[in-house]
Amino acid sequence: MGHHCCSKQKVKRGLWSPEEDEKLINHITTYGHGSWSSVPKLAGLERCGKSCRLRWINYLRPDLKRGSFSAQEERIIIDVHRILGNKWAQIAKHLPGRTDNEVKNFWNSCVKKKLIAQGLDPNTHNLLPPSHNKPNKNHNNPKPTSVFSLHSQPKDVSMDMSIPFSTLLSILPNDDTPSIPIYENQNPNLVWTTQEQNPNTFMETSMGSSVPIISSSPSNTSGFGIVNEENCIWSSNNGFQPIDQLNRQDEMLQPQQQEKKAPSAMEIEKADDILNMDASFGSSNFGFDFVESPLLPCGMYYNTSPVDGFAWDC
DNA sequence: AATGAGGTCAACCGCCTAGTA
DNA sequence: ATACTAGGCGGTTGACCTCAT
Repeated sequence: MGHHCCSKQKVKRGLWSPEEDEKLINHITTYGHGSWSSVPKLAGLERCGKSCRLRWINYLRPDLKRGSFSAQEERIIIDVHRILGNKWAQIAKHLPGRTDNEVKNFWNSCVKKKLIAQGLDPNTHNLLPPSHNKPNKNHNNPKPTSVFSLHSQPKDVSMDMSIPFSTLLSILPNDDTPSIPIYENQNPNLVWTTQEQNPNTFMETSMGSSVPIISSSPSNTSGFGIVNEENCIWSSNNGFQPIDQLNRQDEMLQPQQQEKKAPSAMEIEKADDILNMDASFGSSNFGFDFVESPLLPCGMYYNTSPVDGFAWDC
């Protein structure tokens, strides 16, 4: 049974031949695709329009990146997936030259297994129940191993924000040392089902001080662990700064009240917009938690507390 | 060399949404 | 308001490949 778009005509299925590829490439590079439903006829192909579109998008497009995913791309996929869930098309937008199909395949064939091997649920990015976990060689060290925490003191953050996100990623070591992160942010699959968390979630840093963790618990305004423009301000002098902190510099970051609700399409869009700023620090906000990665090396923190200042604590 | 298991990935299926008549 | 169409998307399939036995 074919699609309604091609049910009336005889269509070929299965793998594309080099000749078919050539016809499609010639047609699109000459005329553009226009209406995909008319492409097969115009290009002289016995394929349905959807098939042509898919072939072009996933395989023939000239701007596609070939080859295996880099460690950096893998981290991006994991981080965005943690926030957005199985929104492959949205995730792929953060990976130039990669398609949603490619990302999806990579996730299902590789990343998923890595996360499970690390004792993490690939759907929620939460720790699996103990029965699923493999023994952790570092279990004597209770310190969380992969937490990107923000203590929003402007004088510290301003320095951090001068670093483009791409640079932040690139300075991360590329080894895939298994780690057991603390997940304060979850994709929508989980965020809305977790128990109400203590709004003042603190984490012990390597220096012994406590820092609050921007959380995607229901008490977090964004709901996605994203610090958005509604409760934060970016200034060139002070860097990324929660509004709350502007008023009460000496107080810990206070969570805003947020009623439990399912994320709206607009909120998902907003989360995605924020993620889109991964390399544009000149704009007014930034999803700090986007940097948090389960594949960060053991014991690594991104710490901006006034006590510790900026540091990657390993 | 043969074969079976498991992994990878291109392609399809079916659903959803937006646009239009 | 309704029906229809095209395009987009996520889930799934199955052909092909690799590797161990």
